[in-house]
Parts: sequence; C-alpha cells; structure tokens
Amino acid sequence: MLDQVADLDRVFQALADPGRRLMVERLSQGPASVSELGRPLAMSLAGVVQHVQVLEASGLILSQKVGRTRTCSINPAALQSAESWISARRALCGRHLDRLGDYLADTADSPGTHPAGPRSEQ
Amino acid sequence: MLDQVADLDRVFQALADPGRRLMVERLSQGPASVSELGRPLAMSLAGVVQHVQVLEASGLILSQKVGRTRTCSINPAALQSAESWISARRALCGRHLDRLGDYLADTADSPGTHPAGPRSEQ
DNA sequence: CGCTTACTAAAGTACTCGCTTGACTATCTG
DNA sequence: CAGATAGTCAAGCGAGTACTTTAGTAAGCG
Repeated sequence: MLDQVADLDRVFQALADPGRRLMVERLSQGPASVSELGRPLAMSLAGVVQHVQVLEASGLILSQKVGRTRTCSINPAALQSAESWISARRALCGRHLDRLGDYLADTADSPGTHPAGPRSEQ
Repeated sequence: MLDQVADLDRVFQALADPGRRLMVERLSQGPASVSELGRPLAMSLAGVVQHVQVLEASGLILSQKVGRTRTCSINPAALQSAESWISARRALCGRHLDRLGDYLADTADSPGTHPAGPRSEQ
C-alpha cells in the first residue's frame, strides 16, 4: 500500500515502450518464455531480457525459471492499478467538462466574440 | 488515427512522471494556469513549462494563451485512449487466468510436487 | 511610464534508457 | 560427451530526460 506513487511511475514507464506493450499484449493471452516474447522484436536476446526485467520490476508481469527457460505471465493487478488511476481522473473531469466547454467556446474565434479582445495563441 | 502506437508511447511516458500526474490531477478538476500547476512542485517555472509541453505533446492537455497567461485544460480523450488499451488487455487475460492459476499452482513449491524436479527460481 | 508578473527560448549538465557486444552458465538433445 | 539452446551478467555507448540558469518578451498594474 505504501508508495503507490513510485509504483505508478514504474507501471506507466514500463507501458511507455511499444516493445514492452507488445510483450504485455502477448502475455495477456497466456504465459510465454523470454525468447518467445522477443521473437517479434528485432533485438538481441539480452535486450529482450532487460525489457522483461523492467516489466517485472513494475509488477506488470511475473516470471519463474524452470530448467533453462523462464516463463512469464501477466499480473492483472498492476494493470488495474494504472487503469483505475486513469479512470478516477477521467470520472472527475467529466463533472467539469460542461463548464470547460463553455469557457473554450467563449474564448474561441466564434461569431459574437469580443471585437478587439486580447490575442489567443495556438 | 494513424500511428496510435507512438501516441500511446507519449501518453504513457507523460503519465510516468509523478509531477506530471499531479498536474493532470489538478486539471481534472478544472483549468489552471502554468504557474498554478507548478506551485506544488518545488521546481523553477521553466521546468514546469517543459512538463506542460510534454503533456500537451501527448495530447493529455490542451492550452491557450490569453494575455500573458497560458490556461491549460485536460483532454479526456487522450486519457481514454490509454485506459482502453489497458482494459482491453485486462479483459483478454481474464479468460486465461484460470489456466494460468493451475499452471502456477502446479509449478509452485506445494505438497505433492515432483520429488527431485528441476529447481525453480524466484 | 516603470515595475512586476507570466511566461518563453536557449544552452548546459547530470543522469537515465535502450540497446549492443562479448563472455559465461546452465540445461536439453542426439 | 559434443553441440545447440535459453538465459544471465557486465561494460559501454549514443540518445533522450529532467532539470538548471540566464536572458529575453509581452501583458497588466499603479
């Protein structure tokens, strides 16, 4: 429960790489070995291992080595912690969107705007 | 619509910083100026501006300058794109969890495990 | 008009990331 | 046992991040 902030850091950071997201996608349909995860990635195995380590440190995946192969599986709980952070923010801003919409409409370059108002940029 | 992959990269990367998440939290309850966003952050204003630029490049926030102040607001659509990527993976892995559970239970160090089997690590 | 406020832009720096190669260790397979 | 296979460890390197300071510009205020 402690330091959820750093946990979220690691989860979002882990998801910020397209190769790692591919790994998560693959693992979301069942366990796989490290080399299996790396197969579509045009990268050395050592590089793949490092991505796996990032994912595991974030809690997004679990792994265990049996014999010479390490089998990875997804940990939906970590995925959920990220999802619920996002949905909480999204739920909040829903309540304010009407007011925001009005604000943007007022300041936008629409018919009926203040004739010589201050410049708005971008 | 093109290159959603790089878009997701930027969104997750943007969310991977605790200061930027704080800004998103603040903005999810209504628009704010750049200096207002930076107030709780113990950082120079120039640093704050750079974080705002990262958030805007990711599509998570919008901003417009009126007079000398830039007013930022949240863009729930970008938040949703990240959320739905996650929930899609999470939905998928739900179907496979039973099988995974069995797998982990079998390979775990439980009573009834194979007596001299290969070592499992971590 | 002069002072303060709110940014902006550029340059520099320390640190982290993503990836490689090379050397090494186990574990299967024939 | 002699490979081949699966992964690990460490060093190194180029690119990117997260700041900083310095030096501006433009807008609002008295």
